[in-house]
Amino acid sequence: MNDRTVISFENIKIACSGCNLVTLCLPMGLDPDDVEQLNKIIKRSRPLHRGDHLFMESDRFNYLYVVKTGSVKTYAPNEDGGEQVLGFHLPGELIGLDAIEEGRHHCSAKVLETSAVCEIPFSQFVELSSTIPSLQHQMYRLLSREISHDEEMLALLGKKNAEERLADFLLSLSQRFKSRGFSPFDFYLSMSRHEIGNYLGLAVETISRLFTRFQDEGLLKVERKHIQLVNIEGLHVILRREQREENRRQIT
Amino acid sequence: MNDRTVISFENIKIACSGCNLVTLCLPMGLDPDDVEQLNKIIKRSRPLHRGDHLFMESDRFNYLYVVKTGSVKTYAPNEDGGEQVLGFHLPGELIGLDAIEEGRHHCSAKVLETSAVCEIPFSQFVELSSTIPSLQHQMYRLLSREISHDEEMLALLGKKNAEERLADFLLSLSQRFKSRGFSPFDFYLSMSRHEIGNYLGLAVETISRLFTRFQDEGLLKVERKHIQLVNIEGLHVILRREQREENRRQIT
DNA sequence: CGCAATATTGACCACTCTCAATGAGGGTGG
DNA sequence: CCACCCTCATTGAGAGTGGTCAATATTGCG
Repeated sequence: MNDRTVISFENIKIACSGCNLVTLCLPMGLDPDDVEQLNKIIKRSRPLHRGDHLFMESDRFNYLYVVKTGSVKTYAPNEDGGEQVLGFHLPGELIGLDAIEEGRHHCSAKVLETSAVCEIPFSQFVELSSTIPSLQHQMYRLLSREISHDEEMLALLGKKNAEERLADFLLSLSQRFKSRGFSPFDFYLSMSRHEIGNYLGLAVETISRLFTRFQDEGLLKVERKHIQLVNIEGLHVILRREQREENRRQIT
Repeated sequence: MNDRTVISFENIKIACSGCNLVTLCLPMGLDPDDVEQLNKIIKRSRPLHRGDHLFMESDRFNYLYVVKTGSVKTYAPNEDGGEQVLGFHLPGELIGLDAIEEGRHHCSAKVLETSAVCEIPFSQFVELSSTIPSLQHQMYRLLSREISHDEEMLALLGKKNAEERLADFLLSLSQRFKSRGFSPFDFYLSMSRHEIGNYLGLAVETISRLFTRFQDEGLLKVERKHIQLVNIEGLHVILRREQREENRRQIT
């Protein structure tokens, strides 16, 4: 496997080899003893490879998963063989929260590139959280954040057009890389055009055309999975529809 | 105000005048003492009227809300005056879960018809849940359910066409009425066509045309806000796309 | 009673999808 | 090591779903 083109997050290992789960996903309000207790119940899995599944839809729910390195996509398979990509998960992000209610996973999770993932046995976690109020509260926050994020996606799918969706996607990735200490301007995509399109409710061809167009407009440079954002402000302008429509009026 | 046409859930009062919050939204695993403690911190608000807001986007988050009677819509206002409708909430449903993380509401909540709503002071609730493990676990489940629901909506907006979206919407409403003891075949919509369209990512005109078409096809009868589902199975068939495409092949 | 908001219907058109062909890698096996 | 294959990506042409605009009910409300 060629690390230069496919692996985009492998080197985060350097950044987080010394870190524990807390700095990844539960950063606030826990004292060191609590952190120790939490770390005791967490299992580190062996490295996973592209195409491996963390879990499949309708699997019994036993663990929450935290991406440590690499990236994971979650998707909901539907009857006719298709799927809806629900999210791409970078290091520090928690996977499996939608399974708590029914005790059964509602989506599948597939590894996009060589990745390391932690498993949190949920029943043990619940016991622990009942004795550590701040852990419990932090869990509420994480669940709440997931809801907020999904609601933003609802607005994206319900209201935005193709170019706005892709601009939003790229800016969101950029921001997430930045907050993980990577360049927000220069990164590799670990997912295919098809998966991006699926996630954004667009056809593959539309994604491809938009990349070409954005490049022609000097917003970014794209070469296969390698993306360089040249004009981030330009991408932001795409999201501010009003401003764009005013520009259009001036032209006409 | 004309109760016959606009008020669709007023009479649920009869059904739940004697019930408490527990049977509405936290039905499982709590013993009577815990229920008592929970009920102590819950405030019942005076009746609210069409157009009243429970909260506005960016308001400080203090309470979770439970619809007791009536119906409420949540929506995310965007810069240019538009909005994305995020959900329609019937009796027993919890509102405000997306605000926990940041302590500030991410969406607004507006009452669609005369309604009664309970307020749960979140900080008191958190304290209580830290002493009642089953309450805490139930809260995890409610948050998880919300995530699952939002993910289903993502699949709807990302993959389904207009008629599938409306069929899904009507069947979902029907199901929710049924589980609340109302007729799943005959009900009144408390939201406008515009709001339905907004929620489903479609234009008002498309909703209007689809209602007409569904009526012409004998699937339902519609007269303003009054809906009668005549052929529920037919609506289900719309959702099973494969079957429809097979039918199409037979015709061609 | 009259105005404003909501709903319906039609005509037109734009955005994005579908279908199809071609090209570019990357992996595998001879 | 190269040939082959398969997947992924790009690009073009045409079509269709659903949006926009506009006109006309219909209803609700002050």
